[in-house]
Amino acid sequence: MNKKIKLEDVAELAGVSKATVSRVINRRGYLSQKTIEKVEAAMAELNYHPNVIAQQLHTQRTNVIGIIVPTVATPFFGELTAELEQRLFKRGYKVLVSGALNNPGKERQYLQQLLGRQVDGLIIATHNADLPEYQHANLPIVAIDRFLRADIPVVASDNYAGATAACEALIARGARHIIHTDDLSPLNAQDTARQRAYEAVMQAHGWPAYTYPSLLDPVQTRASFQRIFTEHPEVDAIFASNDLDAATLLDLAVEIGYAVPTQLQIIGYDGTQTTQRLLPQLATVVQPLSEMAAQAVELLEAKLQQRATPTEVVLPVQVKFGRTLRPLPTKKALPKQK
Amino acid sequence: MNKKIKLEDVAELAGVSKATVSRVINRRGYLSQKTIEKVEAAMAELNYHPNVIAQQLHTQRTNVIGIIVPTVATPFFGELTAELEQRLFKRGYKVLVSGALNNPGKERQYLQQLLGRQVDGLIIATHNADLPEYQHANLPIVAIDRFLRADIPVVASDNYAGATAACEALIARGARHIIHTDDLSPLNAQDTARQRAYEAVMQAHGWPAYTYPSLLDPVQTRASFQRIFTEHPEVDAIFASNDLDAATLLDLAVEIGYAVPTQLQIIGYDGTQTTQRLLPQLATVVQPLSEMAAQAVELLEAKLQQRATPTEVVLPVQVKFGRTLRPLPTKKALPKQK
DNA sequence: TTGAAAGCGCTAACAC
DNA sequence: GTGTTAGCGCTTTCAA
Repeated sequence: MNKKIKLEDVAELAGVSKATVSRVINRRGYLSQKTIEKVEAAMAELNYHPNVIAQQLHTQRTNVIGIIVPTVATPFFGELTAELEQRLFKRGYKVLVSGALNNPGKERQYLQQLLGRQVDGLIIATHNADLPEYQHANLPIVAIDRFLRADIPVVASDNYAGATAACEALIARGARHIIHTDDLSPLNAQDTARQRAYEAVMQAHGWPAYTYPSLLDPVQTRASFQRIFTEHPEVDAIFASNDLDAATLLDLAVEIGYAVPTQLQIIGYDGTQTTQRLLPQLATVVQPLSEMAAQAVELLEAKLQQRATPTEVVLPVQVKFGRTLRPLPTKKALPKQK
Repeated sequence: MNKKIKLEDVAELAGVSKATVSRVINRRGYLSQKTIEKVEAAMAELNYHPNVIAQQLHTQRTNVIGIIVPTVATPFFGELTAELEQRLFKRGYKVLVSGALNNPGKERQYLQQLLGRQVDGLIIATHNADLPEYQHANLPIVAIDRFLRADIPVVASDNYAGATAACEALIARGARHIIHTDDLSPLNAQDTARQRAYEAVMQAHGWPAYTYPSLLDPVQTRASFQRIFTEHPEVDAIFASNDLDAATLLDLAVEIGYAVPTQLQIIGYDGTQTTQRLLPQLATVVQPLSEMAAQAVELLEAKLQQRATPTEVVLPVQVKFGRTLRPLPTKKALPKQK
């Protein structure tokens, strides 16, 4: 590695002052054409790149946004992160990404550092319990799908409506014994809207509601789901709170011998691009990932510019009717209600 | 937002000098217990967080590593990024992530800035053409799956062996008309090992080789693949260079009426966790994602510490035999070779 | 149109 | 044990 080239070296080679070089870099103030050329030649010759850190120290801005998600390895958060990154880049920001899955210690350590003005703002798509850091943080934050603090805006899709629509799609197609799977960890406390909706629908019909836990480890999750079929062989439909679980259930059901969708209907949740490519037959509730990212970035910009923001933005979801759902019975084929 | 609290404010409140506060923060040098307590109380009261940028300017290190991937929205690169991030975090680094898919301009702009010592090193899992920035970059870089420059180590899995194994798995199960799909874009020039292996295997058998392009847009890709079945109705096996394409082909084949695996066998490539969860029946070549990440981080650390590194690390892959492959014929069931 | 010098917030000699 | 001071590399008044 060469010695680090700095502004001063360029100034010296070009035979001008540091201030002039700085002006050339930033195209600020009056410059003679000749000076510009001299300086640029010197910069090129030395392969000079301004020290971003020094610039940042002066401007007190980093143009970096921190993103905290559970993990970028999962279709939903991977795609969300990609959308955020792309949109933020267009506005001149880079992103510092952290996966905090199941690791409050890491999230905390991470936050501690970011709070030292290493980032201009934060987009949080998860939160491990109630880290005190979030309460004291005094930099612009936007949360996705989770409530963090009264003055931190939340961008979410309409989980309650989506779950309701999913359950009703099943029921409209003849399902009577619907079981739900969801992430029940306490860390997920805010995210019970889907479960609440499921229970409300079941209750409205006077049917019992059963929720089976989705766990962090896929193998354990599969084992948990296996119990559905032994404990409730009468099950004729499953509403899974995410597509990965829905896929596991589909595989499990087929393995056990359920015919899908004739004997067992399945609907998932999220509807990412990846799922739609890998498992196009899966019915699911599609979250407006791209819109959510757009809104989050928009709100963050507003905060960065000290503009007022709504406390909450809720975006509509859409049911995708796939082959894991039966066809809707036609009117005349409908059995008379007793 | 409060006024920004700095070291000086803490020093003042605690009635000590800036140096002392700095010592307390960094636990360096001799400190009396009383002083430590005073200073920590002051820091807590002011909710002080050291300005990371100022620290960085002084230490000339950022403890940030830049990661450039095509996009984090895809299972392979999403999982790779997650692995990298996790491992780097354990070593005290944060990651600045950029998706450069199909956008040399963005990658270039991004690089330009990172070169300004905003990151201590770079892990490149893609490269758009031959950006001159890579040739002049003088910071530690490790490449994944792509050759960048003679002195930049490459971590890769054994693409040639993996593709060969995939084709041979098909042939061992009776396939005779194997078609290949791959990303043929010039940007992908380095990555033809899989195609070369496919062609070599076909040639060894005296069979014609056909490669169909996988495109950036899933819809166009599907259209491209559709032609396989009209132009080569005799096809009895497909080797797809990635699992997303394999899934599309599977869906397409079933839609058209091919029975899988009896009439048509399919094998993909990558074998990510996501694929294995969403489409467990898919046969595929599993890349050692986690090992690749580990090696990349290891090599980068070596470079950061000016230690010598190998120019190339090639990791073995593993074929996962799924239900999109026929069972292997037993010895005695094997037809006699003429 | 350009240069000199102060300062961004922190760390690390070097004194005391 | 603790304070003083000189930078880290850049930007930006303020002069010239």
